[in-house]
Amino acid sequence: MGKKDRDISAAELEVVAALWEGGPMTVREVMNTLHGQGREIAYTTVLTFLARLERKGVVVSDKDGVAYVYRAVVSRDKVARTRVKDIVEQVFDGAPGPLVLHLMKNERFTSEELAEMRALIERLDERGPDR
Amino acid sequence: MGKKDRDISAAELEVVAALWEGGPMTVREVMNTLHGQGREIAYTTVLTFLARLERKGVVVSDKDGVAYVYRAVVSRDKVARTRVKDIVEQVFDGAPGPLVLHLMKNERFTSEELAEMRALIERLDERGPDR
DNA sequence: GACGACCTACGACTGTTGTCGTAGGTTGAT
DNA sequence: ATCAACCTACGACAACAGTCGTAGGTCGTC
Repeated sequence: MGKKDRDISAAELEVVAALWEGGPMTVREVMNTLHGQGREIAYTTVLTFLARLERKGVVVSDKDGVAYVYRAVVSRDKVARTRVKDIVEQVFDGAPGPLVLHLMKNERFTSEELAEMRALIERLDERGPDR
Repeated sequence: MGKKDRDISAAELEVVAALWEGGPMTVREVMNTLHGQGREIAYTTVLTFLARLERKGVVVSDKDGVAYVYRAVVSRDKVARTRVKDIVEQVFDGAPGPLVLHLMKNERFTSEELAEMRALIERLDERGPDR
């Protein structure tokens, strides 16, 4: 299947993210979630985004009584993968190494994360450079 | 002095990337570069993108004899930073750790990169968790 | 001095994104 | 019954994105 998830726009992503966070929700619930995040957005705008996302195959809806309940069918992880791949290609010239280094130099991590990173490096090291 | 570089679209980015790679170039040279990458695109389309990028402050041009020579004034690194920040916020919920782990699990690195990563981790470790 | 090869300036057109408004249907409480 | 509160369906609209075409200059060469 195609590059569907690449076509989720920034504003649409906020909506899907709400579903990833809070599970299946109605339009109004999504709107309230966004409002709770300080994102002002009209009810019908949320409705439009959900409709477009459904057309793109990113969410599905079931009628539950009076209103439709929307549910994400594309996982956050899937989108993350695509997005990261895009950025690596577009601005890191296809090489993920510099991106990792970039992050390690500029960001902060918890000690748990650091521990896991170290463990991963050991493993990668063991089995030799590249594969 | 806002979020200029966030507004570089995907197609425009290909053009700037050509300038990052090959240094200042004329429209035709940019077009040839892209053609060399298998990207079919008309001369005037490249011209349009360069004009839009100039309006956005991403590139500048000087007339050199007959043609204009375009030069990127926003660095690849700057754009990289913005893009990475965006992706971290949008799909990694603001936490860079999971992104690094994601990359380390899914990508391959050279031994030089691995060595540098390990060195960085040691440094980060020393000065304790967080900060 | 005309031709071809280039160059820029403009404008045009389609599709997508971001944002809503309005119209018209259901429903629970007065 | 009727009113407020909700819900969906549609349509609209401006700005941006992706793509060119055409018109109108300049310049080197036959």
